This record gives sequence, C-alpha cells and structure tokens, in this order.
Amino acid sequence: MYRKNKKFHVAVDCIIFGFDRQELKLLCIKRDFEPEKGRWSLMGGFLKESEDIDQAAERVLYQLTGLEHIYLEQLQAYGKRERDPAGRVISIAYYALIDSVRFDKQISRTYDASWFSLDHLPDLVFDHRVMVDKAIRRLQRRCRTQPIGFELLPEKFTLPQLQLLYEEIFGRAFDKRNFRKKILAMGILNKLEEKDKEGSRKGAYLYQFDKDKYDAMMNNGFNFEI
Amino acid sequence: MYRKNKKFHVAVDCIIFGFDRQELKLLCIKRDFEPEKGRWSLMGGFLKESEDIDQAAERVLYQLTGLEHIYLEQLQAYGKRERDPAGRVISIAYYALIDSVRFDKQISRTYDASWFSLDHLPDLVFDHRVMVDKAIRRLQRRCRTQPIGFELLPEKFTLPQLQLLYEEIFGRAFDKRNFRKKILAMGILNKLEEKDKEGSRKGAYLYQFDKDKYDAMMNNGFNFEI
DNA sequence: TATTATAAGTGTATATATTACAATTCATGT
DNA sequence: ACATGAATTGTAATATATACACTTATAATA
Repeated sequence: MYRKNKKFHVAVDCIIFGFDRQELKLLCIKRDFEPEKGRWSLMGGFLKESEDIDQAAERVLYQLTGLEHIYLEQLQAYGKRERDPAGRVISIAYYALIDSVRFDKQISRTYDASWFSLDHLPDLVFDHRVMVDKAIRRLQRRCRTQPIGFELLPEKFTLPQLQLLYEEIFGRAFDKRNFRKKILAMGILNKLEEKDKEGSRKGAYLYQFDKDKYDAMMNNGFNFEI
Repeated sequence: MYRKNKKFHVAVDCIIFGFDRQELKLLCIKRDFEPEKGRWSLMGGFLKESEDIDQAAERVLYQLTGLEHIYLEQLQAYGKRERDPAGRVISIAYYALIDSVRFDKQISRTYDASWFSLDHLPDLVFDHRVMVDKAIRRLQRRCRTQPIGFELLPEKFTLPQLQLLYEEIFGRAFDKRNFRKKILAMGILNKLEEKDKEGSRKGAYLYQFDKDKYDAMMNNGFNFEI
C-alpha cells in the first residue's frame, strides 16, 4: 500500500525547559556529529519503525536527562524542504518541563549538554531557534490556563519560588499579595508544616500541588487561570 | 547523510471548517480508494519531495475547495504506529477556515464531499475524529484571542451574523448588547452604509474587519479578546 | 542578650471589567 | 394603518483585578 509515494526521514527534537530556582532555562547540546558538528542544538533523534512519535520523544528526552514520566507535549512538525541542509528531514518538535535540579550531570557530560538562560541563548542549528521561540509562546499560553508550572518545580515549593517561576515565564513581575491571594484562593495547594530556609532567615512555608483537588474543582466548572 | 535511518510515508490531512450563516460545519469526503473505501474521511494527501509541508496542506486544500490564500494552521502531527492499518504513515493535520459559501460545488461532486454539522459528524476513518476534536478545541482557543473568526464570514457581514458565528464556535449564547458593545469598542470594524436585508425587514448594517486598524491597535498593546 | 538585617507574610480601598436586563426603531407585508 | 419580527440601544449591579505599606519571624552580629 502507498508504495508509489515518497518516504521521508522523520526526527523528533526536544525543547527542554528547566527552572533552577532562579531562572527559566533551556537545555541544549553541542553536536558531536555532522552536519553542524560543534554547534549548539536541541536534543533530537530519528524516529524508529518500532515506536510512536510520542515514544520517540520520550526516548530522546530520556537519553539526555535520564528522566521518565516528564511533562512532554508536542509543539508541531517542521517540514520545510531546506531546513536541514544535509537531507530532507521532517522534524516533530516536543517541549518538556523538568525540575532542572533533577537533571543528571553525569549524562550531561556524555552529551556536552548545557543550560542556557532564555535571553542568552546560543546560536542554534537549522530552524531550532524558531522551534524554541514557538515553544516559549506555547509555554506562556499553557501556563496561563493549565497548572503545568508545577512541573518545573520540586514537589514541595514555596510561594515565593512559585511566584518567581511565573515571573520568569511571563517576563513580568507580580504583586506579592495579589499573587498569593489568587493562587491560594484556587484551593489547589496544600500548605505543609515544613518551612524552606534556603531563601531567608524567617523561612517560607512549603506547599504541594494537589492534583485530586484540582481535578475535583475542574469537574465543578472551575478554571485555572493566572 | 542519515542513510542508516528508516524513512516513512508522510501525509497531510485537512480539517476544513466552514460557516454557512447558520451553523459551523466540517467538510468531509467519501473515500473512493482503499483502504476504508466508502467511509467518510478528512481530505488528505501524501507529501511530495518538491514541497514544504505547509505547501502540501495548501495543495490538498486547493484540490478539494479550489480556494487559495485561506487561513490554514498546522494542528499537529499524528504518528501512532497503528493509526493507518494499511501502512505506517505520519500524518500532519492542518485546519482551515473558509466562508463555506465560496466553496465550489463542482469540485464537491468530483470528490463526493459533504458538509457536516459538528454535532452530527459521521464516523471517520483512522484517527480523524481525534484530529477533529482537537481542531475544535484549538479553534475555540484561537478565536478567543485572535481575530480569525472573520475568516469564516464573507468580507461584509452583520453583527448578528458575527454573534451567531461566535455562539456556534463557543457553543453558548451571548447577550446581544454586551456582545456588540465589546466588539465595537475594539475599534477594528468598519461600519458600512449598506444593509443586509436577508435576515429581517429592518435589515442589519454590514461591517468589515479592518486589518490595518487591528495591527495598529496591536502595536499599542491592545489585545483582542472575546 | 540586644540589635540588625532580610525575606515572608498579610488586608483594604479603588478601578476596571463583566454581567444582567427591556424598551424602541425600522422596514416590510398584510 | 397596522401587525410583525429582527436590529438597535444604555444603565445599574456585581465581580474581578489592581495598587499599595506595614508587621513578623529568624539568624547573624555586635
């Protein structure tokens, strides 16, 4: 079937966002193979016959980070004829959100990987910069209406950390009181007894995102919105 | 380059939305080829070496509708191994918005095409229903913050028509006064002297979307939002 | 142990946006 | 002239978003 039609190389590329408690960052690798050897690039890989495209993205993400069960969403397919000068490749871009503290530095050395602040990105090969810009916009839109920001934080986090994260994502500052009021009013966070004392002498209370509460709220017509 | 990697068939499928001044509808074709001959399907086609994927989508859309310069946006790629039982095909879904009155009925006969109301869709082949459901959600999100609803209307339209369109897209009714107030306050519509007398004895004034005004507003920090 | 430094935590008033709601106008057909 | 039916118009009530400054807790230091 379909034999008369041409076939194409299909790849996946992963835009990996991380938050190091300070800045929103992007994980890139230095290519150690041709073409464009030595230049910065997104982590990618060719699709195999044995896997769905989502599985290919999970595999590529795992190869670089050693992490599984990560938030991973397809961005879109890129298929301009000349996007890769070494051959026609249809690339399907995915973006992932990880707590960058969990990132395995061992693997990082193998791949010559490095985190870059979003406003000091290196030159990237092919159309990878286009992908990244689109992923940032998608991330902003998603974070406005879906509780996915938590994917970038450790399981337990403080409200100042959460606020800083959203400020990084949206590129603007929020008022402390209004932010806390809004997020707490949603009733989807559990306040713990523990405090995190990294950031101050007083220490800040730790919170957890409560997925069950969130799902219950959703069923009652609630809409998450920052 | 890349020779050791497998290649795949790549196709595009078009989710074509139209508005017939009454209902939001989807254009489907009855397949006259195997596999799944005789069943309803989205219009699709295989990618050619000579074209970008966006061009492939434009070609497929043109084949079925005879229309060019149409709003067309990539939805996403679908690549489950078993999605097409006749062979491994990576399909890239696009959705298009057309004024269905412009649709060429001649071509429609060639392809055995037909418009379906969104809540009475036929069974569709493969994963086409999944694509359509996703396209509807994407359309709703886009229409909330981008002035793309106009793509579904003729160049000149009345406010009751526009309201009905948005009611169809979002699946709920709006208050007439509030809707008009909001949309007119944006200052992106030009009121014409002409009236459309199809819908009533009194007739309703015709309006046009003013892209230049919209762009100017956007540069001043304005945000379209329904 | 008193003092200081630093970030965490808290409440209210104002402005803005959204929602709810009903009467009048216009053109045609009877 | 009258009846019909959709188009058009404004205001009050409510909800949401924004602006803004002081107190508290703790650890380091004097």
